[in-house]
Amino acid sequence: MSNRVSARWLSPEQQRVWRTYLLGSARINDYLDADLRIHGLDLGEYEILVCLEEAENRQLRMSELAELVHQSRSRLTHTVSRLEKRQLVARTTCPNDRRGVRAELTTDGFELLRRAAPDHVEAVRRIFVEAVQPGDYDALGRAFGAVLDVDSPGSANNPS
Amino acid sequence: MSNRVSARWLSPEQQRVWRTYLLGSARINDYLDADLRIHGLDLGEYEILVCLEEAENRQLRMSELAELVHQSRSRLTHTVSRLEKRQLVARTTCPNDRRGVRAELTTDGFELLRRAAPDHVEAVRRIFVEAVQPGDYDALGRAFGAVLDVDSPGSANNPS
DNA sequence: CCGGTTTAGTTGAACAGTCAACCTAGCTTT
DNA sequence: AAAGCTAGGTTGACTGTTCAACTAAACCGG
Repeated sequence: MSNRVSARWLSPEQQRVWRTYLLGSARINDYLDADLRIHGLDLGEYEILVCLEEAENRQLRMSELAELVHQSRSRLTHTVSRLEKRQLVARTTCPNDRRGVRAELTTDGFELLRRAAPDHVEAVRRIFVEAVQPGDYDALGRAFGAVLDVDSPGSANNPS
Repeated sequence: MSNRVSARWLSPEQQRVWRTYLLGSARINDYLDADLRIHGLDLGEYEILVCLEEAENRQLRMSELAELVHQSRSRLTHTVSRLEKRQLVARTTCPNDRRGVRAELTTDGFELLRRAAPDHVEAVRRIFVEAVQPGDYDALGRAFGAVLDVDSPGSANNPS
């Protein structure tokens, strides 16, 4: 029934919230990035390390990892190459599927994570968890859950 | 007082919400970027054009613009240069303060915005505004407002 | 078991972003 | 009015990301 060609703008209030979200999420990123830079990591790299650390045997296939950290395969390849140069992760080819590659967290990587994590968690607390009121925090969970449930046409996390 | 012995981790629920937020906001970006790419823009460029369009005389000083779109001055210079090459904005030196530069939305820029905006707004509606329940939407406004109010040590939007 | 297709991952070039150095123009101060 | 400071922007080199092309292994039908 949308016989009006989408000339619908947002209400001032809707617009205000949208804009606040844009600024707020940008701020969260800046803040966390600054915090991690002290340890020589950025948010993307940190997430990679965390996912590996949580995984069985501290190993994960590249494709699974890409999914978990919502990065393109290509980007992940490059990033992991860099991390490998720094000895934070290691790559081994997958025994059962020889196309596959497993990324593994090294001891160095684990140690770095150990040092970086407490600061990072405190930062998340400060800028996010404790900044918002408890009731609103629950709402955030529902809201972003709902966002993720929107069936996006061309919903490719991982645009091939 | 960091007499904290071991790091306070997040509760499972806090962690879940945080992770949902990370994925959700990444998804919002992918989605909107994909939508704008049809018109040859990305979210950053779009925001620049919108800010200019809303400004008096469709002009803004580079520094004001940088603030509004939370981009570093350097990044803005590069991006505006690209937009200028595409004739979407024009640069003129500021008459009263000759250090200053004003970016102005050109007719071409305005036309492009006119074409892109309806799709973009619909996308924002779909992925964000209408995806979340009204009550939660209000909470989002409060929550991200609160995030912006956190006094971040080294709170530089615009790290020089 | 041979050709075609899909899946996993990499590569390199083009492009965008970051960082530090830099150039002017205005503003003080003396 | 000259010296020094600060503010507004730009530049270029370096780093990171994207995009399309590519290799190689697995799968699938006949």
